[in-house]
Amino acid sequence: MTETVPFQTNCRACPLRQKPAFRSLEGKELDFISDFKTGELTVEAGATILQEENKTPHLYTILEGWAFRHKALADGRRQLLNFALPGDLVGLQLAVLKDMQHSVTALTDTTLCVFQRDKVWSIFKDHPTLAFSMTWIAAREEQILDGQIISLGQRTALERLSYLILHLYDRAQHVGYAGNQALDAPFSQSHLSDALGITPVHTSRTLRKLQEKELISWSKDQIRVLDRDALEKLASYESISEDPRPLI
Amino acid sequence: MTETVPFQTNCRACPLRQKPAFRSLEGKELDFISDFKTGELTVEAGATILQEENKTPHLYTILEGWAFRHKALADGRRQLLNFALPGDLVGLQLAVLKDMQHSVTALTDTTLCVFQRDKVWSIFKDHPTLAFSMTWIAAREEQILDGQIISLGQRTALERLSYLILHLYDRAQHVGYAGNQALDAPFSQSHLSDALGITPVHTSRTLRKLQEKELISWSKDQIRVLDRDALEKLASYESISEDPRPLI
DNA sequence: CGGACTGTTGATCGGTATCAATGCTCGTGG
DNA sequence: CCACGAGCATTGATACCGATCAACAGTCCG
Repeated sequence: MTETVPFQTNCRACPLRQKPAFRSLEGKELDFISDFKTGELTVEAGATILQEENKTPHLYTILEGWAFRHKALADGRRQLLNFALPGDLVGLQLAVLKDMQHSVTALTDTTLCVFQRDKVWSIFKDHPTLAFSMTWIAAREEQILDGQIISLGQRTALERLSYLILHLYDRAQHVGYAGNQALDAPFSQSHLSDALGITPVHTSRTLRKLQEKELISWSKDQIRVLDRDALEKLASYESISEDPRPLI
Repeated sequence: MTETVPFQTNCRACPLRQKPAFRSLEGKELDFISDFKTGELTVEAGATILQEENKTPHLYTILEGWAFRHKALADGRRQLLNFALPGDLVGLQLAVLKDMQHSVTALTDTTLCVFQRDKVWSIFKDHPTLAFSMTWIAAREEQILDGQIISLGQRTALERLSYLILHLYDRAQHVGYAGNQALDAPFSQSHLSDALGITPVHTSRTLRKLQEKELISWSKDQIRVLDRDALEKLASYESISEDPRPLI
């Protein structure tokens, strides 16, 4: 199911860091990161990266692929909390709170940078820039979750779906997974359902409605945003910051 | 509406810090905090502490009272994102992301410690313990928001209400605002509605149902938790960490 | 005393869930 | 190469949770 590959991306030549979406990093911090990273983990689509009960003491950054955080109630109802894309930190709650109340699953085949959790403290002790980045990343996650909360609490299914599509499009675009109206969408309708808090049946109908209005088109593994302005208006969309963000 | 009071709580004698719910702090960090705090702000119930558009560059900690973070859609639909109780940081997103997409309003008369935002960086540069605390606090907020998301996405109104009551009871108890089954509940049913994503009418009916089942009793400004076990089961409740937490 | 706000209750409406049947795609094995 | 089964998506019929509309009661406060 999972395997550690011998070939690893050197942090100094990290392909993510080159992207304009991310802040550049100076020598000392970059050296630390290189040392902080102990390896890479490649998992197949569907594999569990972190599980609620199982306290693997790891902190990861996604290097390539899609994953998602999710949580279940005792009777099995599941809710997708957030997606994770390249550059997103995975396992922060576990690393700092020493407790995690959600699981993380790979959506596509995914490669993660593995960090030594026992060195987390030296980030704070010796690398204020990186420490600030940790807080920054956590605050950004909060902002995304705030958006989900107002979606689930106030928006109708149609609005929610529109919002989610725009949100994912923007995040994907920053890391090169979307562009020119097309979002590479490796998720099934049931993933969308779990994120939106509606049933798969209703997700299907709602997607159809957006297509009939010619706002999007949905084909296997791809969503095309046909009328962004109309979608934004329908969803009452508010984009998250477009500024370069820190990468750990 | 708002006023700065001359009498201020000295951080070294902070009444919150005495409570077992919070971690104690050593000399150097405590000195810094004392210096970091520039004043206190006391606002009346209903006053706006931070507003989405208005970028007051302030970071606060609640010293006394209840507040809440909230967010609205373009057409006026409102969603309460989270409550804030003594010891909770307010304005973190603004402080680190320099962008805030929600507002914060006082629920009761509230006193806040005001920090100098331009000294935020020195937390990271010179006080790793406090820097870690910032990240810790942000991660805890994430955890709470995760809980809200699964509530809004998966739980019925009755389950949601039960969950919220237990959640608020526990948080309030840590800071002395609840105990012996009774939660001092300074919020109206419409506040609950905004948090739960249901209408006030339905909130009233749902509260009534919980009372008929004799799980709670609701009287003006007070909720009594009559049958905690049954509530936990109904809500599929999962408590957040009870460990002492950092206080800035 | 009167008005504003909050909460209660009843009647009806509508959005989404649920149940059920069918089609579609794709991987697997005969 | 086809048959089959397993998921996933579509579509229709019906049920139900919570929204909406409306009227009224209770409380607080000026």
